Amino acid sequence: MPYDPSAFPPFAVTVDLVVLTVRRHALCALAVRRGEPPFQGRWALPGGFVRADEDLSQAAARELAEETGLCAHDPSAPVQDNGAHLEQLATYGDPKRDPRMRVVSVAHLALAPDLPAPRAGGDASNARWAPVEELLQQSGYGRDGEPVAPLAFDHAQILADGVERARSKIEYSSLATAFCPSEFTVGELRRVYEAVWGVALDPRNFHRKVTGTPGFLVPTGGTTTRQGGRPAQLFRAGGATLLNPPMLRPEV
Amino acid sequence: MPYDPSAFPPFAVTVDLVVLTVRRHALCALAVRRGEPPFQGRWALPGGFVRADEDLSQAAARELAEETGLCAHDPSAPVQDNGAHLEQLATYGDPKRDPRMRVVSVAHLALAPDLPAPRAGGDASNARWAPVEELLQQSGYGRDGEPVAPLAFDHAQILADGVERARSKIEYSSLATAFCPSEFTVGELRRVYEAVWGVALDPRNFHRKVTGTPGFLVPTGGTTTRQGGRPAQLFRAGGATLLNPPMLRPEV
DNA sequence: ATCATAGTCGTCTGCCTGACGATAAACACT
DNA sequence: AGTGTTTATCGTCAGGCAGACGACTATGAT
Repeated sequence: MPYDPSAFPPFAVTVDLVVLTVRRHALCALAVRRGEPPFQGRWALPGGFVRADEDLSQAAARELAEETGLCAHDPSAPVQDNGAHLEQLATYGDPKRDPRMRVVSVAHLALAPDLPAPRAGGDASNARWAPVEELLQQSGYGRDGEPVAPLAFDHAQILADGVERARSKIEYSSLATAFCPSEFTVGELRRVYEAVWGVALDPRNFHRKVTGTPGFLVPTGGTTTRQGGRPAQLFRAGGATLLNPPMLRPEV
Repeated sequence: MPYDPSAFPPFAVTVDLVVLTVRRHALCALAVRRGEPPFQGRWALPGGFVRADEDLSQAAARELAEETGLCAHDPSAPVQDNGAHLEQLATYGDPKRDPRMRVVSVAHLALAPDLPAPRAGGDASNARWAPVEELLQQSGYGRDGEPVAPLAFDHAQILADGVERARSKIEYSSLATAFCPSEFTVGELRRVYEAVWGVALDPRNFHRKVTGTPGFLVPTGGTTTRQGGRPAQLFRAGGATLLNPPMLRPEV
């Protein structure tokens, strides 16, 4: 391995972000509209170049803060304040994934509670939360009647991988609490699972499971009635990060 | 995103390989001795630069073939011939991880059956299978009395991450068969689990579990007595890739 | 022949899950 | 005030699976 720079090909390295949240009972991802070619006008995942003196996780946290204002958690720490969970997802380096040059993108996955409104450098029209189902469909029309175009680059694949990671990870970890505000009810947590998995769960069995798993939830003592119906106990995320035995995702 | 190359810092991109196998009841990894600075003479994971026209997985497969002669599997296909399982692990890009220049390394994990002997460009003295426990200890003496030095660069972290990935993935997938030859017995598969997890498993419950999981193992009809004792049925890996319910790793 | 070794089949008990009945506590009506 | 609706929470019961472990089988070694 000589120092001669001609001995290896130069790459551009970027981070792309799959930022997920749950809004109106649907799993949504943050998308930004591209302002320049290639794929001008198309939706894409937020991201940018890694700077010369930055670690990959630093770059991802910086991009996340620039796009959403969220500050990232250390992935090993339990989710407790309203910062987002951030972890590395996978790296995409097909030689043709960017027509301009050789770009290797280190994708990261962020999970955030429902946020007021996206801001892409202050320009709200160029960023939005979209249901992942809508972003992943190849073509057709969205729920607002607008025509839908596929995501730019290989971002549909990255988004699909991120969604799959989130779906499987909430099975055996307490990560679903990252979608909730700092205090939440069992019902709100259940609706997170239902939105991410796209299934209906039995409220009684879910309640038994999450309250019976030591360290998963700690009661705050308060109650709320913001969902209507009988007041529900408020909880915050406990210290446990791994669920053992896991939460079982229903078949099919 | 302009085309101007000065707009983004150039990176070198490499692939590093965590190649695991089970030898003599121990989980072992392939290590190569560095022939030049930095870390000259120290052990490291095999790896190399990604070429200009190569995908990341192609580069990893090429390095794997160069180091071991194994040909890689498509990760989505079931393990069936004596090729190795290969999947992306994670990407490491700390600005200081290589003192010479900015290098981002996309680590891959390979699982292989026990191989005759390593060959690093034909030079056997510069490559070896070492128990991961020995490679991960910070200092001291190996089982042969040789002094042990930590792995070069951040390779100890990469190896630890790869081992952890393998340990957790054999819980819920049929990946453990990648450590076995094409035909194997239930006892041989059990010894793989025992070596990877470092625990003893009940042979009777293990037998019930693996033979009772549909699609995991298919009998070939043959038997063998190569382990001594009563002849055992030979199996090959079935089409199933996911184990549901998973194999449970004993506590502590 | 006897022993050691490994493989295979069963049994039993406890835990967890899925299905679902029942009760409790709020709000929106009339 | 009463009734219905909604959500939360507790209980019960049967089935499935895992851990513990007994019993038997088939080989090679002594």
